[in-house]
Amino acid sequence: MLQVLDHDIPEGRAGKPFVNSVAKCFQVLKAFRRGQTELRQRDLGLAEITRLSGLDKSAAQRFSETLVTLGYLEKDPRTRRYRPGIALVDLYYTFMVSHRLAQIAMPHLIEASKVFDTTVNLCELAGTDAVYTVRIPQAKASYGTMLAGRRVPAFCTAPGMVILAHLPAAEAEAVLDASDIRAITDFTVTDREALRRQMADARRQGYHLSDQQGQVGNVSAAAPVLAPDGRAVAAVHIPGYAPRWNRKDVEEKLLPLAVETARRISDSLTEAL
Amino acid sequence: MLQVLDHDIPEGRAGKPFVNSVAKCFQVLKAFRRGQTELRQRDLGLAEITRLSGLDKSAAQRFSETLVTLGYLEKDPRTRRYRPGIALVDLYYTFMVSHRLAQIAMPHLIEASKVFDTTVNLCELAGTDAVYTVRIPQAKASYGTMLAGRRVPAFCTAPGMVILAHLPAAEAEAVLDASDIRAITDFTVTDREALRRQMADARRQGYHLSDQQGQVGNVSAAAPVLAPDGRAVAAVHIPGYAPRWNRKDVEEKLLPLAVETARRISDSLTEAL
DNA sequence: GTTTGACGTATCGTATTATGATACGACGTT
DNA sequence: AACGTCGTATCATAATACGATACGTCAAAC
Repeated sequence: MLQVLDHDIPEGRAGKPFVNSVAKCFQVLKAFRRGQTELRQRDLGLAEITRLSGLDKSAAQRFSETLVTLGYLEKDPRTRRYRPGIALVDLYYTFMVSHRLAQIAMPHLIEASKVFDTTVNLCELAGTDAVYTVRIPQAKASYGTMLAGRRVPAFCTAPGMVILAHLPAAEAEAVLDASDIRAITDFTVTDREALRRQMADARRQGYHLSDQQGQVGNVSAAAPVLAPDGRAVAAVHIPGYAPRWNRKDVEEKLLPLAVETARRISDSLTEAL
Repeated sequence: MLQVLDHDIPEGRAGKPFVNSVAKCFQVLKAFRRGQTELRQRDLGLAEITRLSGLDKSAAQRFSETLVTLGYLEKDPRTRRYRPGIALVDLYYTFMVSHRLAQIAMPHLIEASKVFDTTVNLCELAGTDAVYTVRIPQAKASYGTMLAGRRVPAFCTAPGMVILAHLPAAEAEAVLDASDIRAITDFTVTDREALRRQMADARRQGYHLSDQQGQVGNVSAAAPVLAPDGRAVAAVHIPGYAPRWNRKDVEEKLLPLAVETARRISDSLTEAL
């Protein structure tokens, strides 16, 4: 029987050597991410892994046990349930330690976070999502929103929108094409033409402000980090949460801070080349 | 031919189902971590991956391309070299978002970092290493030392030592047995009996102070986060770097802060059960 | 200018290895 | 007591990963 895996084949990778077992092991790891949002569970039993990963029971067992042996999953011997293993953190380090952009951005982000005692984030585009790679946490935020690795849709968030705006139009359109554009809040902009106008505005102004388009009670400022060729490589994102922050205060305080921080990072980036 | 892989078989896992391809793909990812420390390179060519991973050329190619397709590696089409992919950050999120301890600890760590404007870390034991899972960064520190996922040997660092001290003696001894005990600095304690005394002291006092045993110019304070049964599940670690911090100041200021923060986290942890 | 070597890429016959249907035992519920 | 669910173990089969090999490219060495 043919096992169909939905690893969204990035265009043009057909014909490349591919080992299915590798894809399947990551299906298992991804199952935990789904489990966290769908079931709100920290650990999963084998049956749940089977369901969430799309593998059959034998495969789920085989890959789960393999990942336990390697340390990427842990297994509670009492409950016989699995949970993400601490070795996963190594992989984050592997990515970040060689990440020049993050290295350059870090001190600027830390400095910015102290101005108003707020969270400050560095965001990068991955597919149709904006991924937080560096986050300077602040005690007020909720735990899930202050972790690196969080993904939010690009089209309806300040950092995503500002990156798209500073990309070649064709690329930005391609991202929107691939996006699942639907209203998240009452303020989400879903009309394609309106999104284009947003991008044009953001490009002209050099920043974007999201007023509850991705989350109610969240007004976010974002500015692009630009390579020397003008292409956005990331975004500085500073969120303001109600009731402490309203739109006016975000515009007057957080927005200039985001723009200035992004500009400094862009400058440092250019110097480093 | 039999391909020998050195995945350190965690005791008692013999006979468990095991998929070699999975181990090999992680060998490739680990190659990048080695490459970063040994070659100081951010990206690796196929030949380098082959060397560092211990796989043959064909396997290295197959797994590297697979990981590119899945997003865990990226490939520069010009140089044809590979580098860690942003999807790796997802896995960190997967681990952290379900990590109750980190969730509980986070606000306490943030608060502590503001007292003296210092880095504050949460550290957990993984094998013979202490792994930083949460780090509240400070602009002064060097980039590599402020990333989550960093590993340091347990036996010669403050957080490692204080965790070992608050573990059942047999477990601590087992970790030391498995450790590669050798002097890192002129101050590193390598004598087994001396290490035992250190652990006894740390257990009695409820904290440990490392005076340049793991790094010259670094005096670190650490205190254990304890489960209700008295077993250490993590450590709060506050490093002091010369010239800003000397031993006396660390003892008088950072040490009490680490102890107090760890106690608060332990309390919150107990309440949460 | 030619040769050489290192590297990345592609091919393909082979047998190793993953596969997944099935059965079993343990546990909890009805 | 019967049933359903779950985790674990088994094993014949064929699918799949394997890796030796060859090719194309490039840069350095001669």
